Amino acid sequence: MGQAATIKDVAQRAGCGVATVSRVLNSTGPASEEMREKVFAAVKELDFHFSEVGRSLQSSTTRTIGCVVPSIENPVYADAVQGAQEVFLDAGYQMLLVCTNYNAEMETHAIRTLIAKQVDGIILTVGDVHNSEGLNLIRSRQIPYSLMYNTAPEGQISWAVDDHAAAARVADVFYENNHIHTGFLGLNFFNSDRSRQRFEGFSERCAYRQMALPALLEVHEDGNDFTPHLSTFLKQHPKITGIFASNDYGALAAIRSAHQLSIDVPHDLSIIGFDGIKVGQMIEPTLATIATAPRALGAGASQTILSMIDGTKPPDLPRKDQTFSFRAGGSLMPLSAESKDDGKVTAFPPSNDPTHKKAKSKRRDHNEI
Amino acid sequence: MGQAATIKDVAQRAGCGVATVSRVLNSTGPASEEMREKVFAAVKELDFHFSEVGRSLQSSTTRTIGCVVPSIENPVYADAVQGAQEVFLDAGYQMLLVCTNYNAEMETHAIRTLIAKQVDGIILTVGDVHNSEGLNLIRSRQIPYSLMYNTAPEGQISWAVDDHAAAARVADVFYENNHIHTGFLGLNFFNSDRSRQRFEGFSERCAYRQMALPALLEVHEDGNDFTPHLSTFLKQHPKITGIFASNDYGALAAIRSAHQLSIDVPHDLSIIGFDGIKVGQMIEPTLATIATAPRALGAGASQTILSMIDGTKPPDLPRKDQTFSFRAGGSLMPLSAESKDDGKVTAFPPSNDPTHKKAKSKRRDHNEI
DNA sequence: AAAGTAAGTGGAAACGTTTCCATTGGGAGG
DNA sequence: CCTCCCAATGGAAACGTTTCCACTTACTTT
Repeated sequence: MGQAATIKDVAQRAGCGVATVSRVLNSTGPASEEMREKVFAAVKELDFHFSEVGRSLQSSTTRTIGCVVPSIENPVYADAVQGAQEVFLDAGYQMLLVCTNYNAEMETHAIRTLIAKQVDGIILTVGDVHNSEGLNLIRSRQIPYSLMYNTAPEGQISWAVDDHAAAARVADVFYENNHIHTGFLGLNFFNSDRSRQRFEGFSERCAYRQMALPALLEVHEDGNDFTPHLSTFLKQHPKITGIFASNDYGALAAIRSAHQLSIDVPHDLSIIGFDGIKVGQMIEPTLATIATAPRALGAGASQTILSMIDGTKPPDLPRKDQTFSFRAGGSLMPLSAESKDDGKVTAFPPSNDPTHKKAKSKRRDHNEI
Repeated sequence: MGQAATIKDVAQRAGCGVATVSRVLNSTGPASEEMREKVFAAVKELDFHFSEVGRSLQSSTTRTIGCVVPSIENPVYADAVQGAQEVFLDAGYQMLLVCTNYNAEMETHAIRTLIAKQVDGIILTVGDVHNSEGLNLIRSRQIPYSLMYNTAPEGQISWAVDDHAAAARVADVFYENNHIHTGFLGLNFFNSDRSRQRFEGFSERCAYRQMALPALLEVHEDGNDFTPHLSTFLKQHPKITGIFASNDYGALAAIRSAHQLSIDVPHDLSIIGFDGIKVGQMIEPTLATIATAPRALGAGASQTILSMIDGTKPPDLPRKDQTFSFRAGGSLMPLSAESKDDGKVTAFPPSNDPTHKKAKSKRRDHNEI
């Protein structure tokens, strides 16, 4: 009852040496049937279980993987983490989770500790992929790792959404729906290279399409008092008919603020989000957005690591243009005037949403705001 | 460059014994200034870091905590996990995370492995608190643990919402708003004792108030094709004017389905959720719900464990009636007819929502469904 | 001057495994 | 009957730490 039994206790109880116990229990090496039975009996009586710590020291393997992400309050990361965790668990690995809260120092410290704990691999999303002390440590130690949600620098593996291309797709969608004057709502714009990449991809495609360059509205906290910002923004840019938010929460906040300003979404203003969180399809209007597959990314990154560990062939990264898809929704509506009718469709697959309405636009009167 | 340096390498390089290196680096025991410098130099040159595995074996402590929850796709658990993780990280512990997907077998297996890895404590939400093999293992091993979100059996510590009382509060709110005929929307009703507790608390208070007993509608998956179920349900129980959903996602799904059935929320049907997820306040109408503080629960559970480990006084559990609060929202509207006007207010603190509307009820015509 | 103390140091045991190696005994082949 | 081989087994080293203990040395005390 006191301390946990060790292999020595078992050996003593079974009347044999520790080596024999080890062999019997791990089915490695020969043992007489008689001895086997005695060992199993002793194990049962003592309720013996191997100490993974002792094992790890001997085998220099821990069956533990580190996972470092900014936050799991964001469902995108939560889903990715859970997807990863399932794959690892199936393969007999457990996962040490660290949330850095977008803090570079914590990131470094966490990674250092993970390395000290001798994790067998690390799966991570860093704040700045070109300047991450932790990432350098991992690389110099040659620990198997895979990035997630970071745009991979030359020669590194990252399971990520192609933010640039996805944002460009949003510009295309706006273009096809005749929204020429657009805004970009940037959350965490300076903490996250993702947000910046999206703005860049969006802007470039707007330029290419000869649309107006998007106006940038950055917001810091989660839409606490977002309405006045939106109001000012729309007054400054009265021609805007479509807003691209850098994530779905931003899009939801925008819809709500518009509502409070008596701006109807989508009739007066179309909004497109990014991520494809579940609730986007549970609200009215449903949210047009870039749908992504966080679980799949997490799972993919895990499999990459597993194959690095056991030396098998790693899974192929998805084609960049398959890391996202546009999902139509009620928050986006074509602008009917000067319709260019180029024959392209609005609803891209996968669209699960049959409620896309076609009410006609009554334009917002910007002075009423 | 090859293998990571060990304390022996450092000792050799510094020209001393391993004991001295250990003493210097841990500031335990005496050492001459000269020797200290040599050791630090060697450490720097070799980029030495202690192996936590070796340390753990010697100290039989791992500075690692296990965390077992059903899923972090549910933001309630995600927040709790993150809250816990931050507390642990501050105290120098890292956290092994396992999501069980509400599967009892995985739960047991995960806990067994955590014990084998010699975690210093475990924080967990189990499926059935009275019949959890894993929980029994933890208890028999005398490992510090704290439950989360489980109703604590006699003598055990659990940081949990008082589901029973919270659900009773919902019944009170319905009563005060003259909703006498209500329904309960149960998600995961048979996998989760939480859901059942809420139904129980709700029903009992309805009975006490002499309201009609709530009709039960159970749903299994996340509202995929929920609308027909709601339609049937409302046809079977035409008098229902208020629905209590066992979590906010259920409430959102109900609002959406009602919308598709041309039932207006809140004019024709009031809906109250449970959990208080962030998006509930970002949508229109805002969601009336039971607000809970998952981060605080996670943090509290962590602190309990930390104090068990170092023998200090554990934090007090919150008073049961402070584990939740009713949050008013646009999805709930008083029923004006036969108003009993007992003088009680509708908006309970903490209400962050000024948009609670008072449009008058135009009753739903049940035959049109 | 003898004895005691304290600082500085290294050797070795211990933590719980796995695995290499040596030892034993018995059966088969010469 | 002697060898040889193989199955069965146990001892001991190794993994990387911490810590107990013993041993110097040098400095105080009487």
